[in-house]
Amino acid sequence: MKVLDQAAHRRFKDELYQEFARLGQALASPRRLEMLDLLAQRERSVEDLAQEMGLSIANASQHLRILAHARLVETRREGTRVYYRLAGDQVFRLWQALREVGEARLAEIGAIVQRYLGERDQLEAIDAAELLRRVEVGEVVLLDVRPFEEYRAGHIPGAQPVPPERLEQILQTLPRDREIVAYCRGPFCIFSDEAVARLRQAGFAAHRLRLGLPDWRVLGLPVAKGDTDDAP
Amino acid sequence: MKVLDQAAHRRFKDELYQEFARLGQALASPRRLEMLDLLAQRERSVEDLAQEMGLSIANASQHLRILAHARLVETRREGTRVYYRLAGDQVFRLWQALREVGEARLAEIGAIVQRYLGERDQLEAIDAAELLRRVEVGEVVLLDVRPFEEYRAGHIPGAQPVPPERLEQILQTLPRDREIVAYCRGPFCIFSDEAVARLRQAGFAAHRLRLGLPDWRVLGLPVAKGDTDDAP
DNA sequence: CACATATTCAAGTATTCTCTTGAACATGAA
DNA sequence: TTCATGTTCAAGAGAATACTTGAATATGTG
Repeated sequence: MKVLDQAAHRRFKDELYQEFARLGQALASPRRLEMLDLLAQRERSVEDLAQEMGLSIANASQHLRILAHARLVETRREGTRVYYRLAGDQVFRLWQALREVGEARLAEIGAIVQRYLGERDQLEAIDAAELLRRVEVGEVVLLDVRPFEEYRAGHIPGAQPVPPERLEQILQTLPRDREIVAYCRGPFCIFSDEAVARLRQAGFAAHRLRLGLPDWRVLGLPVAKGDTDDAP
Repeated sequence: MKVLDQAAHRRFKDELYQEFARLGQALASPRRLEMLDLLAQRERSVEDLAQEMGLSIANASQHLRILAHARLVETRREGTRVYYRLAGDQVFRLWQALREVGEARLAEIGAIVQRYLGERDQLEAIDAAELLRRVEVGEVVLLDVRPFEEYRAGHIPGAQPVPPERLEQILQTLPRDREIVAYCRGPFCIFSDEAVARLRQAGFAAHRLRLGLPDWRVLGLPVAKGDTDDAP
């Protein structure tokens, strides 16, 4: 341990906070936050992400390079494609912390949700272990209403994959005497809102789980992978 | 719950992520992160902060206004002074999450610490409840080596206030047969490093508690307030 | 090898951010 | 009221950022 004079102490702090600020800078763009939110669901290639977000390839690549320099994402090359993924659960927790502060403190966020979505169903109170038990004994039908690729990359055990475009088809196959719970990417993802709205219209007792799959994962709850849960 | 067409869904996401990015932008400046770190210790006036950080008043005020617009800090007026404080523990947790990602993922941060400080003593493993018990029974002497005002605003119960400039004076009063533990603002604060270095040089068995007072607080551990612990 | 595809890099422009300076505003004291 | 103090606001210079376009690079295929 060296003892620092005042000037050195100032330089130390300047350099240190400068590094932390690199992370803040990476979080300072709406595009990059959306990328983090999408990458929390599953890894994706540059083109794939650009397409989903409506960005030019070069622009998407640029944003991803910035996230990579801040070490918030990592890459993997497969042939000619480069797949980006979150650099660990800690990064998701950072995005989660940001999301929670925003939700709790920025009235503007509540206002936007209200303006676009009106009142939303929220299944806040339910205990995760209790939900799992009910799914297991068949009291509750759990639907994963994200795009199928995201289901495949990880889902709540016992959940049934129901990508938005397939909801209509499976309406007939759902039991009318059981509670239906739908979840998707996270608190601000609307797939589950829309699924619940449609299900209720069709006469089902449907609710929305507020948590997304990544939130579920970082709670330490079990996550299943693969195409189907038939062979766990 | 309204159903959104694709364009409305895009607008919804754009507006939403834009708001979250305001928080990221507030975290994107090294100065503002340093401010959050200082405000996590105690509320401070603009001039006071500007002085400690070596900024012009106008510049400090400007940064603080940005933090306030992002609702990360709140203000209180007292006479002609305006005191800024963190807008709740959640905000500290956000800064903590950023700090942890940086610490874990940015090699540059480890390099800076290494370059300025060399190897640091770290009392990681100790259990907080165990520490409190030992302090209570007198096995451990706990020193709060932050500036006195920060001690007064909140400290670990049983800790003795030892602002850096007073360390020399109290050296004689410390028992030589007990372990001494010093803590300060947080993992990157060097007050405790310097205190420990001096104490060891003087022959004491001294260690550094990695946690700062705000970290301690958000763990839900007890925090004492006021000038002294004599009348708890 | 030439060719196609996915990604990255480089340069340019418009915008935004930081810090400075000096003026304006708010509060309390004389 | 006038004055002093602490804070905020407004304008401007210089640096950094976001997005576009087009070229360069890397990998796999015929």
